[in-house]
Amino acid sequence: MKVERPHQPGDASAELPDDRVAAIRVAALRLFATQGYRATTMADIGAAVGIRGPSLYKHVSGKQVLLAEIMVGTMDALIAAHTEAVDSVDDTREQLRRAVEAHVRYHARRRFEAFVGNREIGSLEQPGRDRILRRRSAYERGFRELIERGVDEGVFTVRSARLVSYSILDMGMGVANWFHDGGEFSVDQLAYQYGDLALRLVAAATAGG
Amino acid sequence: MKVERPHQPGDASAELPDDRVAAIRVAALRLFATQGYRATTMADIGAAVGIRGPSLYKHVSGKQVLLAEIMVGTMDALIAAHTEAVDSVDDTREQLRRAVEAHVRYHARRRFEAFVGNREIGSLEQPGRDRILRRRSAYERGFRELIERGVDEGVFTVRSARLVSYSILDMGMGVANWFHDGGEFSVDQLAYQYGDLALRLVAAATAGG
DNA sequence: CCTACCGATCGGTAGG
DNA sequence: CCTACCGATCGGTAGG
Repeated sequence: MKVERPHQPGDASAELPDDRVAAIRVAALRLFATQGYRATTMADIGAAVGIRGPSLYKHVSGKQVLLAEIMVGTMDALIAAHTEAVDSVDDTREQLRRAVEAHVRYHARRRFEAFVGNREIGSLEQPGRDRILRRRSAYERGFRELIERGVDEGVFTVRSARLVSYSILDMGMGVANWFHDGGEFSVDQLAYQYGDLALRLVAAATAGG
Repeated sequence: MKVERPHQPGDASAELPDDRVAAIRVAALRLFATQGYRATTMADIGAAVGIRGPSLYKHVSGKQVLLAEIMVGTMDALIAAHTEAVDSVDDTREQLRRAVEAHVRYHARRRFEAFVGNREIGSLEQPGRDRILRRRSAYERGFRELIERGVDEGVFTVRSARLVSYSILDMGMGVANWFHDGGEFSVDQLAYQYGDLALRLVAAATAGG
């Protein structure tokens, strides 16, 4: 006689993902970024952590869920960095500078997350896709409203806060496409220079003149 | 007895692709842009032009070649628009404005080409990939050298021509991600405003003050 | 964590 | 331009 036995709350393997799960996510992220989601097989991910493809299903529930978790984690980290940057100062001009610096730092340091997040939205099935789109909208709104506040205060001058906010976001995201450690600029230098460029776009004075 | 008979130069089907080939390219472009290259099947492309997948091979030599042709055509059109824009005036400041306008116009009007060109580079096999990368480098160099010339002439002021050229290119490419006809701005309005933003980035006076 | 395997998909070819 | 089909691939399951 078979008894239906749902997973118990105390089941450690379901509630407390161990290091192995983290290693799988890191490997999947790297492979999704370098080969693309569809071109990456479960066997590839398994091999990257020293096991066979089917064994992955003891740790994660599937390839699609792996992608969704990676992308949600990426957006949450980006939004957290943005919130912290904006909350760290009161002056609107300085808030924009720090928000841009956080944005650029993220895209320089977490290039794989940026690649996957920007390229694989179409590979996400529902409801993961909507979860990501909501986060992206909220993130964009944060920049737009910051610029609108600066315009209201008279410290920024723009024709369209929307166009300028998109421009700032897009130029920062582009950093992920070419940045590498040991190049012409450090992450800090890059963040500062993009902060200056953003302030030029809103026609605010920059520190260096 | 079998005789090796290479394709003759006079073979019309190889030299003069008809409307059907153009229709196949357009259908493939749309599907690659909306579903991704790997997620698009030859059967999908065939269905879009009213035939079966295997019948496509009477017109094109394969899926990979189709992608390469689309991407090379995209870059060549973009570079041609850039060259025409720059050659149309002498003043460096105006050359930058027109180059940015051409860049933005292209990314607003040819969104599918932009999506595929920016997302499917990794799907390209050699030698197609190198053909594309060479064109992209040349295009980027055009903007960078234009900015460097403006700096030499004293009409632009930038800390890094490279960073500013990347910024201008990236913000213009971003237009493809959200522009649609009937929205807040027309293509012409968009092109002009991005021209202004680019001139702000190089710290040159804009027409409107 | 493994091997064996299922069911489905796909690019491209054969042969009309 | 078609159907039939090949050979290969892949996500996920079964059952240890």
